[in-house]
Order: sequence, then structure tokens, then C-alpha cells
Amino acid sequence: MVDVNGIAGQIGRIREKANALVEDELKRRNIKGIVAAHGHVLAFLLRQKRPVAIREVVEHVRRVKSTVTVTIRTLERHGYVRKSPSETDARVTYVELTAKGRGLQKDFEEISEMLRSRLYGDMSEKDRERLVRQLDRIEANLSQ
Amino acid sequence: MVDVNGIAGQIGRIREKANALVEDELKRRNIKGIVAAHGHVLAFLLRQKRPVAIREVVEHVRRVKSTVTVTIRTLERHGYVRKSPSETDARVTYVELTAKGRGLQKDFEEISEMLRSRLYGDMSEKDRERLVRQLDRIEANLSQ
DNA sequence: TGACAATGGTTCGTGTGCGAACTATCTTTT
DNA sequence: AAAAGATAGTTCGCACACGAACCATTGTCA
Repeated sequence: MVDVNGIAGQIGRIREKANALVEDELKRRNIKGIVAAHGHVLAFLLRQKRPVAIREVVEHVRRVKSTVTVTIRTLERHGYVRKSPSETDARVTYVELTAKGRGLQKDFEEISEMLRSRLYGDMSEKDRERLVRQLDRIEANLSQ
Repeated sequence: MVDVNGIAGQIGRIREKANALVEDELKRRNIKGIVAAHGHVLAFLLRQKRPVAIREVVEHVRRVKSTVTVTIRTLERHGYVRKSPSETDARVTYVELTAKGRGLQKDFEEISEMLRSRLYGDMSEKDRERLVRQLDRIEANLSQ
């Protein structure tokens, strides 16, 4: 992180604090084996109605496939996820949430809501919208 | 990262993109052995006029001391930094930039500036200020 | 059909980051 | 001055993340 004192540093710090908050809350709820980093994969799987190929997960999760491999293995070890081979293509492996995994839905939503409200505090609706728009703009600027 | 689509996710993505930009620029400038993660330590050392105890680095860098130990070792391996024992207290070790390390100053400033300008794009001064204020507020909200 | 390319996943090596345990050296207490 | 405690750094074990190499399998096309 260059620009430690500028906006980039600020954004970095916010992200770290948000992360820490989520980790604390997971611990407080006694949810084992899940850390904030699994959020992307989990969020994606929660939106699925049926098993999806690991490749699909990779495409939606902004993580390299080797990373997804081990994330899924971890989730599997803790019983949140189940893998199964495709019957039509021996290369592909499907993943889906187990009952235990689907059980995270509520916590997931509550933690998201908690984070949002902690983060915004008593900021007005107008300001929130403006802020998100500005962040959109920044994100777009960095993406070109 | 819970809240993948909300503001927290947005901030996470911005941070990752900013990071990637810095890494690319370091590569482009053929600066070896430095990555964005060293920025904190480097920025701090660039501000110092004389050797500082590693403890001081730890206190300013928002990283745990074991992390700082290895960051400094890495910087040392690449010749950006030099360590020396204190003569009055055998427990403390001082760190300082080498000439090669100080040589990064200009790149550091240029990359910071590049990042800032890429990030803000053509956003007005007023909007920039407002944005930073809002981010300050968010950071404070998360810190309580 | 048989070589070659593309695809889906895993493995391996490396870097970052954390916390806990450890070593060595001061400092304080009694 | 000896015991207990505090402080400075390092090491160790672990998890995440990346990229490169690798393995099977499937597709392509000559």
C-alpha cells in the first residue's frame, strides 16, 4: 500500500476494520471454520439452486482457480459444502452447499446487515447514495 | 468479505484494483523484491532521518511484529534496508534505508501520485474532499 | 482416427499475515 | 542481589492468495 496517508490507505484501513468486524462476529456466533475470505464463495453458492461446476465459482468469485480449489476443500472439510463428479464430463466437479452450509444464510444476511449499519452509522440516505456513487466512479476509474 | 455486492465489497474491490495497479507499476519500473505490502514499512522509513528501532516500525505500520520481522528481512535481502544492533540496549535492533532504499523515494512519490490521479480521475476538488470526509466518517464508525 | 489444443481441477512453491511460544536482555520488586 | 516481570525480536505453524506446472479428459481438425 503506497499512499499510506491518502485515500488508498484510508480505503485499505476501512477494509481491514470491516474484515475484523466480520471475523469477530463469526467468532461470537461460534461459527467454526469460516472466515471473511470465504464470503465470496459462500455468497455465490447461497444464490445457487443446484450444484455448480467449480469453474463457475471461479468465474464469479474474483479468485484464481487454485485459490478456489483450496477454499472449497476447506469448506468441505468443515461440512459446509459437498462435491460431486459430473456424469457427462469427467473433468468437472460440482459443488453445492450442505444443509449446514445453507444454514449459514441467516447469519450471512445478519452479519451483512450488521456490517452495513456499523459502517454507515447515522449517515443520511442521501449521503449514502452519494458515497456509493463516488465509489462506483473510483472503481470504474481503476478498471480502465 | 460478506456483503459482496454492498459497499464493503465495493471497498474491497477498489483496494484490490489499487493494489494491482501499484504492483504493475513496480514491475514496469523494474523494481525487484518490492510489493505493495511493503509500502507501509517503506513509507515510514522514508520519513526517518536516522535508524529507528524495529519496535518503532511495528508501532507505526499496523502490522504485528512477527510480520514486520519478515518484511524487514525481505527488504534486507533485497538490499533496501540495513539492520544494526543498538549499543546501549542489546535487545533492540535498528533499521535504516540503504542508498538503494532511499533511491525508492522518487518512485514511491510518483507511484502514489499516479495512483491518486488514476483513482480520482476527473472528480472535482469538492467531491474529492467530500469523499475523503465520508470515508473518514466510515473509518471512525468502524473503529468504535 | 490420431495428433494437438483446450478445458477443468489439483498440486507445489512462495509471499503475506496472524498469533503463540520462545530467547535474550533489561527493569522492577522485595 | 535474586526472583519476577516487562520488553524486543525471532521462530513456528497455520491460513489465504497467486502463478506455474501438472494430470485427465474432452474437443478439434487434418
